[in-house]
Amino acid sequence: MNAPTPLPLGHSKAPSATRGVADRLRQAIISMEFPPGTRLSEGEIATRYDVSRQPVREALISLSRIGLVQVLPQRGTIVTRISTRHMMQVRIAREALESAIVQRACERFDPVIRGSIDAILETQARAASEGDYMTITAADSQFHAALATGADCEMIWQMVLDVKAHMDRVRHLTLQDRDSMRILVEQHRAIVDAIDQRDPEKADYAMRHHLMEILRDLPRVLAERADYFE
Amino acid sequence: MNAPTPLPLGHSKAPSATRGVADRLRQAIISMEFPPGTRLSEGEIATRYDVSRQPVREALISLSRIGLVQVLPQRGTIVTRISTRHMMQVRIAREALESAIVQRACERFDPVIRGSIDAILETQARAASEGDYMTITAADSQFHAALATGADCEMIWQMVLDVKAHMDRVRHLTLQDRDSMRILVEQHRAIVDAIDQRDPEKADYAMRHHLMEILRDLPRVLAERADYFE
DNA sequence: CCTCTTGATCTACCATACAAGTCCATACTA
DNA sequence: TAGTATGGACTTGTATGGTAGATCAAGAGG
Repeated sequence: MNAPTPLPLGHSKAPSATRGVADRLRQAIISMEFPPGTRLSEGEIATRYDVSRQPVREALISLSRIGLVQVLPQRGTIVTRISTRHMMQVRIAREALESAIVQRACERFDPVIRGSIDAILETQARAASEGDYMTITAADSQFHAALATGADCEMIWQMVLDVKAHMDRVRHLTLQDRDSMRILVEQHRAIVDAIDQRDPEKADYAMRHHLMEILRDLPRVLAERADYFE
Repeated sequence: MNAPTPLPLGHSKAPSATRGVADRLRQAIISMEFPPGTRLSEGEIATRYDVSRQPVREALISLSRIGLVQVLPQRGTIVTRISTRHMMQVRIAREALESAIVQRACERFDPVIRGSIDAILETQARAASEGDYMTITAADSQFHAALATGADCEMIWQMVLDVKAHMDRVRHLTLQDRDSMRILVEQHRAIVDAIDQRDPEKADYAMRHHLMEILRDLPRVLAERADYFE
């Protein structure tokens, strides 16, 4: 609280318990291990992950900021249910942010990262032909992250990650066939092509078209698993 | 962690200490009471606000997610310094999000909220002619919030609030004269006009033009207060 | 003068104990 | 039977003590 002290920086890489619990919980929620509506108890999670209640509590605070869980004071914590209204806003937000990213990418893009993207796309194409869902998903995340990093939009990418969590959760409910996987890769290629051509409008269109696809099956999921929705 | 239980809802409105500390700290940082680079200590803030360290800690976690503070494990917590690179991304993100909001507002907008906006603008116009900075700022926030709410984008507004905090902090460093206040109100009117006319392109342009204005004086501040930047 | 060690003193982190609110089954009452 | 207390078993919220890690200053040794 005193005078602005430089506070010298040295790097520490100790993985805190809070961070660990947050990551595990986040993954568990996105992967539907804890489906929407699941009641989470600080104490229960603490014993399960073998930490005290405090790190769990702090992890839940972070997740509640993203909107993955809802903390109801003195009453409990639940995994947030899916709402079409919320998902609509999530889609709008992600479209807006990622569209801005690719448009900026058309202005300037780190050539080194540009090179690494080819490798990502190749990995993804191979995984698509093999129907390797895990690799596809990982590469997809890497692709979008590389776009943001290359366009010098790392902070915006952090925001995208938050809304992306909601979309990933829905995507885990929709089975992906190989055709849709191949389409995914083609859409990625279209985005990169537009950036290479320095064509903002084309990049914008390609990205929005790509993101629109993801929530295509939301109505069907709603019909099948109404208990996941609110 | 069990079966998805409905978890009946009843309303509680207890203002938690954590929330209180978070709000006060947030305000203190934005208003430059705690300028960039200020060292914050959990214990010190706890005694100052007369709560224990735990609520303070949780509040700091929330603020660190927004990016207003940086928690360095085992070393300390500081109020984040301003970086032009970060502010560039903040501007891009806010433009993208609020542009999306007004474009959606052109499709559908709650008529009741539309009515309330006139009152906000009138309040703001009066405050502008009187040079009432506090009222201007409050009304500005209300205006943008009303746009988001009317367009049914409340979740997106939450995201905007986070990036807006950074812009508000910078704005606190730039003195506002009455002319720029009047311009502000006119820009708000232009946005509303475009929405009334259901003209997405016009609304988009008006919003981006409005937001661009805010960071106009950033270079000057950088020159004057280099110690606030990194 | 420079380098390294050492220990005092900070910090955030984590665990534990306690407080307070909510819900629900049960028993009591009219 | 219907309605209402009541007590206990949850929940999250808050307070506090202890721990490990980081920094820094003083001093020893070269």
